[in-house]
Amino acid sequence: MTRTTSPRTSRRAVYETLRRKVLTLELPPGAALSENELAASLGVSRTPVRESLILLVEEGLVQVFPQVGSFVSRVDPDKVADAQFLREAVELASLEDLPAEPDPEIVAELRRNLEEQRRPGLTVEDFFALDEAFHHGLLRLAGHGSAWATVVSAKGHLDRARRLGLQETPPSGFAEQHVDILEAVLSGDVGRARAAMRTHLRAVFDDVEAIRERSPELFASASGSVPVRRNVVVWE
Amino acid sequence: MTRTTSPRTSRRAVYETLRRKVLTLELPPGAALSENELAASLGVSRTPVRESLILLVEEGLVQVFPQVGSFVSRVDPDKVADAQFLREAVELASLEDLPAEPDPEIVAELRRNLEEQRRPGLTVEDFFALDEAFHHGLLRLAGHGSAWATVVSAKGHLDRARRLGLQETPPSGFAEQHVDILEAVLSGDVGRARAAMRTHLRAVFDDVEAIRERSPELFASASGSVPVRRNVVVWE
DNA sequence: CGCGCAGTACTTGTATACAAGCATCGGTCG
DNA sequence: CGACCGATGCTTGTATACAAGTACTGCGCG
Repeated sequence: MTRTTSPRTSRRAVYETLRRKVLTLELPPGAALSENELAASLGVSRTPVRESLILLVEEGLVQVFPQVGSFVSRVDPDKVADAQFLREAVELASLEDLPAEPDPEIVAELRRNLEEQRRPGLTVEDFFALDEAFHHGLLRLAGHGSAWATVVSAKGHLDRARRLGLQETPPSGFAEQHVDILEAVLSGDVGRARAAMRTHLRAVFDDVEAIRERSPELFASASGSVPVRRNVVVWE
Repeated sequence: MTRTTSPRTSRRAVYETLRRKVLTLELPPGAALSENELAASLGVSRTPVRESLILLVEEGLVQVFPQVGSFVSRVDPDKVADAQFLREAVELASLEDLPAEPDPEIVAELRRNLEEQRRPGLTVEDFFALDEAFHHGLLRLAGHGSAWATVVSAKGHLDRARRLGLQETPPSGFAEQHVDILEAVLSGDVGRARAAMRTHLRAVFDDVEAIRERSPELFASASGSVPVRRNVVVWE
């Protein structure tokens, strides 16, 4: 028997840490990353840090300018729109493949999820985790759960923008929209489910547009954003 | 002015070479890859080879078993189905966003593309390049050209399966289906375009299923495929 | 005071060295 | 003859050293 899963490698830990920090805006868009600094701060060598950065570049969350520096990428409105389009396409298409008899286990899980979404005192991070699980669950209901991974890796920009928006907007409306979607799905009315899902996803997108007007500095400017080298501070 | 594009790094060259060899089946599914061997054969050190392999793992084209070996991943039917679903969702959704007045430049390009597809003596690689360009062009026509990148990185498994199929099946039928799609698109009949596109993509998928029955050894078995370590050959 | 230019400290890219682990081969013992 | 068991070669993971290049700093000069 060979181990095919999770050899608990150091790179994976670094990658997950960095990705979380970028997505939660703990590392804000535009922040300068130094392979050496990250390595020292995480207690590893440059190698796993560097390899993690390569993966984050692949996801579009980090930009690397050779011989200049690495930076958390600014939220690119074009990429946000791409992610939105891709997500909407996948989630709407999955509704077409819903079985007549939905898996009761997943349905129960979705109901519990919706209850938790209405629980008071929910943090932004909690809500995001529940939101992720809800949409992933809907895809699993249609037999396309594994396609969620691709959506996840593509919607990094969208997620950061949403997080910016959720810091000021309570998620009350979204939770109700989730209820609408699930009810439509369980009633077997694909048309209504599509409409509810589209309304929901578009609301999310509009929210992003609103936050963009208020905090344009976190978004990529149209002209090629030139990275600013950190001032060199010598301590002695 | 800072360079934001293609610093002609060694890793990129290695990555593109390896990816091409995997997709063209020059490195067939199941083939054992050795970082040291690849480095020596490509005239670089392990570092860029290793970093390229990490990217290929991310795309699902390569599997790495720590302390055991790296292998070209077998074609996973589940991942093929995922890619098919994702692709169909994206391409069908893009049809909804077609503008009333399609960009004449892209249209001309698509027409030229279709003409070339009918040219006799087309190699499999030529047809694949044209097929890629055609579908990408349709997305660009709808203003979602950049979403193609995500589809590309997700459909590696699908592409390899298709290539297996195309080695025996002439692409005549596909070219005609392409014509049908473009005509429907240009006529503005979204419903007919959707039907033509769906027919086409499903035909591709059925082709994959057919080849799977003939060459099951290239596909991943249901039970966890155990990699076979190369025999150690000592020369002296 | 302003401009130019060299020095310097930092960046990422690449190469190499070391560490840990698995699988096979070959010898040994029952 | 068969089974166990250690040596050995490979594998990938990590750490470190070197190379090439960029941008800032600060001194010198006009």
